[in-house]
Amino acid sequence: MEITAKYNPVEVEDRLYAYWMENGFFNSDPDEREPYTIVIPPPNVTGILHMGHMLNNTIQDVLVRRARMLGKNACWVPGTDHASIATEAKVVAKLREQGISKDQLTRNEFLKHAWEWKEKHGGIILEQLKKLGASCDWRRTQFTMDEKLSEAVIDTFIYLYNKGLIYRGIRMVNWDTVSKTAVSDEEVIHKDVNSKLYYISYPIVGENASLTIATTRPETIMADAAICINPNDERYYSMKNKKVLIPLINKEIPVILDEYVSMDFGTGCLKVTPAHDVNDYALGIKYNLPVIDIIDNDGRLNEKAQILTGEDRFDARKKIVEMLDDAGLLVKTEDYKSSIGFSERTDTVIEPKLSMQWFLKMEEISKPALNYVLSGEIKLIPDKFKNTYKYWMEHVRDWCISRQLWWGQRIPAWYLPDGSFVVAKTADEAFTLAKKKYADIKISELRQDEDVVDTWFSSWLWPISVFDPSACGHPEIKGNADLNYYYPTNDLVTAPEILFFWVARMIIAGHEFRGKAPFSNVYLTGIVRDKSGRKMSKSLGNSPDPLKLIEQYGADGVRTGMLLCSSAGNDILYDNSQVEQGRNFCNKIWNAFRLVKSWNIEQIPQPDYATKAIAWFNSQFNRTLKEIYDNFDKYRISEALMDAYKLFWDDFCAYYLEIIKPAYGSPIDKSTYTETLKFFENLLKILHPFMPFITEEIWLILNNAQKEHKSIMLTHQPKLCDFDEKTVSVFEQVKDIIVNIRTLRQNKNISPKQSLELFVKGNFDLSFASILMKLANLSKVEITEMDIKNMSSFLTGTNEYYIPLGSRINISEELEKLTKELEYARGFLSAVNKKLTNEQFIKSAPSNIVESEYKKRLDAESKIKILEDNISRLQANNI
RNA sequence: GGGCGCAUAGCUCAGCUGGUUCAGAGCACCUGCCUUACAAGCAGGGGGUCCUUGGUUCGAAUCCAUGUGCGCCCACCA
Repeated sequence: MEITAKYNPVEVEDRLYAYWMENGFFNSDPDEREPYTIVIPPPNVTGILHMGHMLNNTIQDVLVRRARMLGKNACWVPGTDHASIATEAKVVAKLREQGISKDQLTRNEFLKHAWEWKEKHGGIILEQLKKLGASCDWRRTQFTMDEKLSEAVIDTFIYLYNKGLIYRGIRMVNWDTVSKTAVSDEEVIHKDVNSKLYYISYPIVGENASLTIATTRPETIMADAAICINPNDERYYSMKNKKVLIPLINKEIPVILDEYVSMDFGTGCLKVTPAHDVNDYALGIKYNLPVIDIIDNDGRLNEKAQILTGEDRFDARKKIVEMLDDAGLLVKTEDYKSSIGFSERTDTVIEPKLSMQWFLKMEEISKPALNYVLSGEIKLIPDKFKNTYKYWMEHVRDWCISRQLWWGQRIPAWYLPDGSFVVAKTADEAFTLAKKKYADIKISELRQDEDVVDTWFSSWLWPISVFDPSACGHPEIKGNADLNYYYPTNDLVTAPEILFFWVARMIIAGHEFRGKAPFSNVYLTGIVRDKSGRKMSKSLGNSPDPLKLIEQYGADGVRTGMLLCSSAGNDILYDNSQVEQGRNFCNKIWNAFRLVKSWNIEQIPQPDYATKAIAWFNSQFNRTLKEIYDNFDKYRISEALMDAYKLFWDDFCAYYLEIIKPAYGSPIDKSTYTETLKFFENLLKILHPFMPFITEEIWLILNNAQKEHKSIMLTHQPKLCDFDEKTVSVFEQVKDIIVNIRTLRQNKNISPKQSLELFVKGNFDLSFASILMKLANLSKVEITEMDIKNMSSFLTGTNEYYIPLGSRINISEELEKLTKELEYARGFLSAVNKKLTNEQFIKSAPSNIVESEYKKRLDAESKIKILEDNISRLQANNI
């Protein structure tokens, strides 16, 4: 059988994924085993895979695959999010391309287009995840706008409304005057803009004096409802109970007092414009001021402004400044820098606009959610996010849950002709409720709210709704078998930027509807950035196409590359070289497999070096295994992978295989071969969660004959075994000797093919001599007390090693090397002595530290003696 | 403006409750090798005032304070 020298992932990956799917290896149903559950953070249904998804889902897959191999019933639930804002924007854009504007369509017509779009593009991202190797139970795929899940959202709304937690209120929305819609905060880009601060004087009624205010928006003065000053401001004590005139329109408005006004900004006088500023609105409520909205949806002044009607707000600003100046009411103009919001879509300045919205009261329901995290019942990884979480939850504001969109779950509120409303699941139910108010009302007189709920209002239910949507909004229901088995889930893997939008709210919903936190651990990944630290984004064009990467480097290579450089919570700076490293590692594994596969097995005695190597690697393996398990426990996934990487590459390939490898053409003894296969298989099992394809491929070939398990993922992770620390440390010394000899060869230009002799003085364990002889190409290893001429020497620990070099010896070079070492050893000794002569140190330091210093001194002294001896011997030789 | 966090090799980061894991890892770099598993490789090697300045201590990369430079979250002052 011919095996290629280079691993070819493309063919292997598609074949194996199909094999896994056919056999349903990813499927999970409740049984007697301990469950392990992850729900996927649902990507946008019409989105495509980006590097952030790759990282995030690789981590989830590692966790799930590992849990599966620890004998748990692992269930990874996939699905997609309807992402109302993003998806609706895409549909609107696509319609615009076809020359259709959203206003021309009815709600139902628009939704028809939206569903078509969803059918066409929906779920592509899930297919892409399969390329990555994601081991989701695909039978369980969910969509946040599926009928059942939408019903869950409506039930939840009604439940919270009936509990008195949902109310209507005024809020500033970000109004885009070009597309004439409200946009979300995320779609507003803040830019620092040089603007002006205008000082305008308002004549005081009945006096020949005026008050000067400072504003950046002079075009809104016609909407002013009051002038506000700080009651502690001495300059304006006399202004109490007075009135002023709005310039140009000469409208009388009161002067009010409130500590909200800061005395050191501008003149200390604030114009209060409730219709166009949210803080002013709050003041307006407090002092019962009228709301005069003078700006229309298209950004033009309306007739309520009395002047400049029909002008765009920015033209109006220029004109009104001139008019004020002409009237002698513009006191001065200052340059002023402020941050202004622009619409991401139309790049126009966002107009803050008051509107009626639905809110969820957060104060009470977020308290338990804070406690879950503070008490450690839910762990954030890394825990540095705990502080941020705490701060946010303690300063939480009510959640505006309505969105002025069509794509989503429509708010289940029906308005009566008198402006009041009822909340109900269906129009019929709403009609029943309405009849209680007005017996003669007709169903046709009811009008359902036009808005939909925020997307997060469906995704906060996700860990519950994917199992049993009917349990959402119904804490009294026990829930189905799936929910009771899989919920609460175990780990959530997501990005820190949605810790509040999503994670916190899931915790709230979990507690509210199930009385339990939805998960135990939240693993927060970083942002994937490019080499120069910029966030990867479509608009910058700095993101590689993940599917092309997979094609080029293999899914295992890409997974490994990304994981190696991503500790929790830290951003990852992506660079192709990392993925190359992953691919190279695949190739390394592949070639180790080729080597093992190429051997002829015979019943011959086991060489001593093989016996020793097996004993060592067994210890080394179990030692590393423990580290890997520890790292997994702490969710240090990249560290665990690096441990496995070095175990395979350095320990297994560079040492173990090199030692036991028979000479070309020679057979290998059966028991060494068997042990080696066992090691190899255990290594594959450890690597499988990280690199599912190549490990499965090799495992299947190696297990050709044995059909006990149809897949490596059905086997178990190796069990932790005791290991012999001594063996490991002795071997470290062996490695040290090998490296010293190899360095000597390099420096002296001695070919690796030419064998050398090694003489040892000191307490040397000869049992590893056979390994030394093989890896350092030595013809003999001997303990001696004799002095040998013309030799190079080195030290490991307190042992002295000598290699006869014959005529190749260069005495002055050797002398120089030894002198340097001697100097260093003397310096080291004097530092140790300094400590040991310090009475305070002896008194205060713990005894084991002091003892170790004494030992250091002894070692250093004997080392110095050896070095001095060797130097004098060389010098004698030299004569 | 309020809050949180970070600074260690050229890059990305480990470094637990101060002391032999104490200055580390991977990548990158340099040198020598096409040695019958692998040049996507093998062998060897050189890199750091642990951001500044103070303090605590017998002892500080590690604890405290100040400064500097970054990053994130929240709220946005007319």
